[in-house]
Amino acid sequence: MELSKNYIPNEVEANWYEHWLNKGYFNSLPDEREAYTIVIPPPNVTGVLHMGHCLNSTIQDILIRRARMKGKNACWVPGTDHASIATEAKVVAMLRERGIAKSSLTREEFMTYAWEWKEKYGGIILQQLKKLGCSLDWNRTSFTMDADYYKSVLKVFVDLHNKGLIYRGKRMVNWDPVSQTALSDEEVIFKDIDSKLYFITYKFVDGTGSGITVATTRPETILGDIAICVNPTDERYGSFIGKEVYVPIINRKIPIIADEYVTTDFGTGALKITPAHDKNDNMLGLRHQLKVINTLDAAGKFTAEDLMDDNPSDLVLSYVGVDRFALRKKIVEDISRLGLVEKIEDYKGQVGTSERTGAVIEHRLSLQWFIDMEKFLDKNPEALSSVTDDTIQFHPAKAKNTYSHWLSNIKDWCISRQLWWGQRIPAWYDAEGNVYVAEDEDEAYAKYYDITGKMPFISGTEKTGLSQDEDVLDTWFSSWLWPMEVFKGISHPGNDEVNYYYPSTTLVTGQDIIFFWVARMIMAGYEYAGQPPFKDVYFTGMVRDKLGRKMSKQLGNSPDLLGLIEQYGADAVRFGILVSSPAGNDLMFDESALEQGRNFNNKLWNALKLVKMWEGRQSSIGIGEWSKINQQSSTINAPEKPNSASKSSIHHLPLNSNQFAIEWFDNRLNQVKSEVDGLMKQFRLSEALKTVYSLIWDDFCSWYLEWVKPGFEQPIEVAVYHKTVGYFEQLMQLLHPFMPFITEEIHHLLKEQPIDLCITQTKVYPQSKPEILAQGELLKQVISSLRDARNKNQVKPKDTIQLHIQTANAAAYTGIENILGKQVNAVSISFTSEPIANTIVVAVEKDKFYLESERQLDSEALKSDLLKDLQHQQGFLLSVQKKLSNERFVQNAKPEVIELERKKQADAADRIKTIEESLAALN
RNA sequence: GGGAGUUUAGCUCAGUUGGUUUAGAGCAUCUGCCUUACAAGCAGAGGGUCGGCGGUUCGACCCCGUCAACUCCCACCA
Repeated sequence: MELSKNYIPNEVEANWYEHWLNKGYFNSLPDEREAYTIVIPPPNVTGVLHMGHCLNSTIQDILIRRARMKGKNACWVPGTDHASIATEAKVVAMLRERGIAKSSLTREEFMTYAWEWKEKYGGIILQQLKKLGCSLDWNRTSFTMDADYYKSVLKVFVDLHNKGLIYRGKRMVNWDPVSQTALSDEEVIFKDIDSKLYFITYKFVDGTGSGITVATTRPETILGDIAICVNPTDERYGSFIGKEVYVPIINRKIPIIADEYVTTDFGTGALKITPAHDKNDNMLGLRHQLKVINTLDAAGKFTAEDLMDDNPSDLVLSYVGVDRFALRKKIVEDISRLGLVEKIEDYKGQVGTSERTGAVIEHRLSLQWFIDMEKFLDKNPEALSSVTDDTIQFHPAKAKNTYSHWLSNIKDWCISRQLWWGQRIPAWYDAEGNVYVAEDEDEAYAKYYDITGKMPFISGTEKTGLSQDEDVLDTWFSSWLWPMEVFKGISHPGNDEVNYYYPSTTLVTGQDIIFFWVARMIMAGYEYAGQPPFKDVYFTGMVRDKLGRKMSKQLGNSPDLLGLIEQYGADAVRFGILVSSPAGNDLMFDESALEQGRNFNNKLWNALKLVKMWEGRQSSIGIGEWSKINQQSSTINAPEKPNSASKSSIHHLPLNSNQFAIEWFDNRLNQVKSEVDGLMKQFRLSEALKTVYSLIWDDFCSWYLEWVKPGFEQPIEVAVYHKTVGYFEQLMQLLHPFMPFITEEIHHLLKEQPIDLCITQTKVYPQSKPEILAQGELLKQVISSLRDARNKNQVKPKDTIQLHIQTANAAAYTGIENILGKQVNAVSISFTSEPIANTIVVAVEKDKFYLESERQLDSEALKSDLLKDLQHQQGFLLSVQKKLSNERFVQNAKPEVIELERKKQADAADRIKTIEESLAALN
């Protein structure tokens, strides 16, 4: 079979994914094995795959594939979130394009359109995850508005209401005037803005003095003012307290009151109070029993409904329907005309915006449903303690601080939204406004009957008398049940699946939703399962571009992921994104990392080509016949001719060096396997990948394969061939979770395989032997040093040398001379007890190497190199000696540390002697 | 305003309770190679007084203090 020059991912990837699907490898059912469960953070149905998902999903897939290969029952549950605000906004926009206003539709009509939209566009993202190679159990695909899921959300609402943990109340909420719904505190994003501070004067009703001046950023709310407030200790205003002033334009009489809330050093020290439009003003209003006058409607436009008692002027009435920002300008102009604007200053302030629509948030008094967080957490103290005591482990651990700080300062959670797309709140109201919370209408009517003794009216087929709440629940009020309800743990509690899979093993998600989602899943987990929803939480950083900027549509710096997969292959994309992803930190995405991934693919491919080339060239020699091999392939053994260095003795090579290469790689492989195990346990995935990368590229390709590679068109020993194929298989197994496609492909191209790599189970491996590893390291170091010496002396790669080794420990070179000779292009190797003149001298550790070549030597260059090394060693020796001659060191340091320093001293002295001898030989 | 974190090679990052050869890797750079798997490659090399200052210690990248820069989270001084 002919293998292409480079690896071509596209077709390979599509074929393998389909094969895995057909075999059902990703599907999981409860059995006797240990479960390894991950529930995907459900992307919005409106979503398309972006870099964040890519990072997130790659990490989850690595964990899941690794668990699957380690004998766990791996289950990764896919699904999507209905994302009420985001989706409703998209549907409204789609309708607008078609010339349909939402307001012209009934709720039922709108929902029909919304479901149509969801069926058509929702879940594109799940298809895209397949391209990335994600091994999700597609049979388990869930949606937060599936029938059972929907019911489970209502069930939880009713249950929490019955337990007294949910209440309905008129509160100041964050209001999004664009989507016209309440938002939870978490959905408000504060942004710095340039605004103005307006200094406005209110005249005294008694006509005395010049009035009192307040500083405000929101003059448009002035018609809702109900008091002016100053600090009781403020000497400037002490005499004003209790007096009345006129509100400009509307001329309402309002009092000047005192409260310690007001700071004296901001603005003028006098604060206008508008309880309808500001949280703090509302708080002050309640404290001082002030009236609430609302001047803005749900869309943020002026309304005069509450102003009728003030006999509004035509001017005031002309504001009706004007948007809040236009209104600000208008009112400032009009007050200015009255001469009451003292000054306007530039001001850098902050403004809350809606996470979803970006609209500037209004504070609005409205009737909403809340979860009483204090009661909830009193009942479930584990929601906090499980994280602080590491029952649930956060990676990185610093997220624990953020979590506990938030949970300790939590406010009640507003869970109602004035939208249609979502779970409609299961509360019904009678004509008197009494509320009946029930899982469905029948139950609500039953309660109504129980309480009032009234039968529901029947009108046609419909019961009347009760009307359901118009609002839906916050999206997060459904997704906090995700780890349970994907296994029907709420709708069918105690079923076999939830018993088996819950709690899930690991959650992988972004730090940005730690409050929205992670915290609330933990809360729900304890309330409904008495257990945390997961054991480990791995927080990914944010994906930024290589300049460190957030990826955004506006900047146009988010790459087209499918395009990248098309261009580089999914394995390369996975490699690229993971290799540049430090644990727990943001990731600077750079396309060059994908090139590195693609190059890695080619490296693997070429190694495969090499091994395949050997397949047909195996010699018949078995593994027990090393001595025979030695004679046959002794390209290194120099003839026993008298050498220019007569004192040197030719060393007969007793062992085939392949034996060493094999033994060394065997140990190295096991060493790395154990390293990778350790890294994975600590969720250091990026480092684990880098470790495997270097094992394959450096140790396997650059060293091992070169060491066992036969000469041009020479046969390879059958034993070596099989060992090599075996190592290659093991390497593919180690790499598979990271780069599933190419590894599966190579796994099958290497030889006939009874089992796909995807489900191959890893075997236990023995401990590696440090002496072998050390000998390998020495060999590498010697080879590199000798190559460097060749390079520096302009010995061409093709020029051969004769190598003489002066060592006190010839045994260290036993069995590796063949490798050494091949790697430095030496035709002969001999041991010598004395320096050899006119050679290149290299010192490695305590040994000296003499390279004899045809080339004229540049003894000056050699000398300067040796001198440089000498200087370094002398400096080092000095520092060690200084330490050892320090009495306090010798007294205080641990004996083993002193011993080590002594060894360092001796080694450095030896080394200096070696270098000095080499220098002497040069002269 | 409160809290947390970061600062190590040109870039991105490791450096595990203070002592393991006066700091490691990948990428980038430089030099030499079309060597019979791979030029998307091979073989080498150079490059850092570990943000500044001070302290603890026989000994500090590591511990403490302080200053500086950057990042994130929380908090609506109108």
